[in-house]
Parts: sequence; C-alpha cells; structure tokens
Amino acid sequence: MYFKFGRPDVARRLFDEMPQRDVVSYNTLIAGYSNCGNLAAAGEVFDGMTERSPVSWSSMIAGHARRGDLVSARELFDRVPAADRNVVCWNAMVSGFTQNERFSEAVKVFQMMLQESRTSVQPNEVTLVSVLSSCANLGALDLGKWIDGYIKKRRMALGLFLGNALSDMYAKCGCIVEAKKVFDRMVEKDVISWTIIISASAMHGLSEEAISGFHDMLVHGIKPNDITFMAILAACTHGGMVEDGLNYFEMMSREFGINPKVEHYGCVVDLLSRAGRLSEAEDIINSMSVPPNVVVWGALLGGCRIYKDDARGERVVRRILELDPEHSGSYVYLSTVYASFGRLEEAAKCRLKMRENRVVKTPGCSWIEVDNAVHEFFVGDRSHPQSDKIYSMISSLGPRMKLAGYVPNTSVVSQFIDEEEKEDALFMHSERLAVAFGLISTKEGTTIRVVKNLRVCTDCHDAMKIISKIVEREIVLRDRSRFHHFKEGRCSCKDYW
DNA sequence: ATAGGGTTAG
Repeated sequence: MYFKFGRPDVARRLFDEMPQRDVVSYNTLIAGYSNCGNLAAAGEVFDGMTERSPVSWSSMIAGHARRGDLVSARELFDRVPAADRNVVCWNAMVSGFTQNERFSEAVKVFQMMLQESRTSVQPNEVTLVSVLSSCANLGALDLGKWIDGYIKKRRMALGLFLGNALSDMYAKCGCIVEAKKVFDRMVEKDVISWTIIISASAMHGLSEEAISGFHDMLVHGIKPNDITFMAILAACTHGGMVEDGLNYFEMMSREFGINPKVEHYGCVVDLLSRAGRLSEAEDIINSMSVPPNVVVWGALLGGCRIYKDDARGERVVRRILELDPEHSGSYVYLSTVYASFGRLEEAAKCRLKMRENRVVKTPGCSWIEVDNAVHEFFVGDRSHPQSDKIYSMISSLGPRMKLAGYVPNTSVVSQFIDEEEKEDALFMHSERLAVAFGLISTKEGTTIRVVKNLRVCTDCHDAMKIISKIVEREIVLRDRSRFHHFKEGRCSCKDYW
C-alpha cells in the first residue's frame, strides 16, 4: 500500500520490522521497487533471496522492460529456472518489446514461446493482446489472422482487451471490414472499442462512417474521451470536412467537458491549414490555452507549403526553430522559400547550417510481410538478399509506367518539400522497394500490403497509382497517418492527404 | 496475498 502512495521508504521500514518474512513479502517489495522504477533496490532485494518464486522473476523482468532495458530483461529471462518460466515471464518479455516499440522482436519472442508451448506454457489472453498490438504496428496481417484462428480454435472469449486488440489489429492492417466484424462479435464494448472503429474509418478516409460511428456511440450511452475526439478530428481532416471538424472541436469542451490538449489543437490547425484557411489556423495557435509545440506549428507550415504562403511560412519556420533547433523539415522548407525568392546565397547558408547542426532526418523505411516474415527496406537499400531481382523489377516497370502516363515529379521544389529530400531522390524510396519485392514474391493478383514509417511523397503516390493499374494488383499502403488503397490507377484518398 | 495487457495528430 505504501508503494501505491509513493512512499517506498515507509514500505521498506515495515518490511524490515516484520518479525517473519516469506517469499511473498520479498516479492511485494521487489514489485514495489520495480513499479516505481528503482531497479537497483529491487535487484538488491532479489539478489538477497535464498528462495525465489516465478513472481520474483517476472517482477524483475517487467521492471527492467518497463524502463526500456530489454538487455537486462533478457539476461534475467535467460536465467529463470525452467520450472519457473511460466506464462507471465514470457508475457513480460513480449509486452516489454511491444511497449518499447520493438515490435518485430516481440513477434520473435512470441514465436519462441509457441515452440516451447507444446510442452510447457501456452499463450494466454495477455500474451495475445501484446502480440496483436505488435502485429497492428507492423501491419503483420498473416500473423494477426493466425492469432484470430488460434483464438477461435481454443474457444477463447472475446473480452474487452482481446476483442479490442484483435479489432485494432485488423483495422491497422487495412482490413476495416474484419475490424468491424470483430467489433460486432464483442458482447461488451467500451469507449476504446468505439474509438478503434472511429479511428479506423478515419485512417481509411471514410469520414462519413467515422461520424456515424461517433453518433452510434453516443446513442449506446458511451461517453467519448479525448482520444475519441482525436479520431473524429482526424476523420474530418482526411475528408476535408472543415466545418464539421470545427463543430466537434467546440463540442468537445462545451458538451463533454474535455479540455483540448496540444494534440487536439494540432488536429484543428491541420484541418484549417490543409483547407487553405491559414490565417484562422494561425489565430488559433496564438489563442491556445496550452503552449503550442513543433507539431502544431508544423501543421501550419504544411499549409504554407501547399498554398505557397511564403511570408507566413518564413515566420512559422522561425517559431519552429526556436522550439526545436534541429527540426529538419524547417531547414529544408526555409531554403526552398529563399530559393523561390531567388535568394540563393541564403538558401545555401541554410543548408550549411543544417549540416553544421547535424540535423538528422528519420530515414524512410517500409516493410512488407511475406510468408510470415517481415521484410524491411530503407531508402536506396541494397541489403536484401533478393536485391538484384527487386531492382530489375523496378527498372522493368519504368518504361511501362511511362507508357501509361507516369511523369516522374523531379521539380526542385518537390524534392525539397518531401520528407525524404533531394539526395534521396537519387535513390529509390523505400515503399517502391517493398512493393517491388511484393511483386516478385507473391502470387499474381494478390493484394500487396506495405507499411511505411513516414508519409508517402507525391511522386511515389503517383507511381503507386500507375503500378496498381499496369500490374493489375491492389496496393494497400499504410503511411504514418493513414491508408492509401491503390486500385486500377486510383487512390482511395482521392489525392487529398 | 506478490507478476504480465487494448485506443491518440503530424
């Protein structure tokens, strides 16, 4: 109890004053220290134990994993006596990797667990929830489907946790119909279940469905939370429904008493900026009840780019660089603004400054799941074993794409403004590598599903549309914020994203 | 009695 009230010292005194101490008393102390992040103290108690139980081990593993120290977690895990290596120990590892965004390692641990489970442990609901979350993040649909089958085979109940995790996995893997089926099968639904469906609709550009989902939710007596409003605002942004978005933003505080967080302002500024209402967006930033961050200013900057409002853009860049001197996008944008005014010297200075400050951009990365394995590609990557085949597939597509009307978008501006900038254009963007690998390694006619860590650039978006047409394949590309379904030369986002 | 889990913009 004293741990829960933030008084580990009191808990420790009580422990020391106990006339007798058993394994459970030790475990309680370890768990307490672990939960408040004091792994040194937990380790000291753990090392002093003469007799340990599975609880002692899993508390220690989870404690290290929560702090992101997966190396120590792993070392401990490997030391657990076989008899004590129960399902909770495994779960601590799987969830540890998942919570630290090391999704493919989470999947690997799960697969190791399955190898072992034939004799000793079986995954339970907690394991599956963790792995499904990793699948959702990786876009690993095959494994996700396998887990769905496993749940059915073992006749496991679709409780709130498992149902939500399964539904979210389908949604994030691009199968919105399946996600809804799971939702419908669930006996009990909470605010998270509804939010998953609303945000799934938003991610797929189905704004009307998102809005009707929101109203259904209210009819069912479920109260939206701040995350639900994030989802509904994102739906309005993706659908260009500016007035609706502003109404929901109003409604959030007025009817539901939820104070907008910086994230909500980010959505609204994005909503207005994309629609070209730049001065309204800037007014909102200047009247915010919380200090604006880089994301909020960045959303306005995005609008300045689209609508070529260079004067405002330059102003916004200065604000961003005050907050984050390493913001790569701003340097790139600023140099473009200078270049467009013919101030080439200043443009060059800006690029130089970027190099001096060692501004690092997130490298573009895409991945695709083929035969239960996730294949990862970086910009210009040649490390894949089948790299030669991949590149020859890309070059063989080239002439066919040109014939079908594809014009590479190589203008200086487009190279500057995309997230992966100029020098990358000499290489191949990661999503093209992943799609090409999909083309050479899957059966004709199957849908190709690729996930990307950044947003897709205009040029690749055009290329994907053409490729879907000439190879007669559906390409589902999930980028950082939404899904693009390319089919017969068109994209589900209607080129608004 | 003490351990492990799901939703969030750009």
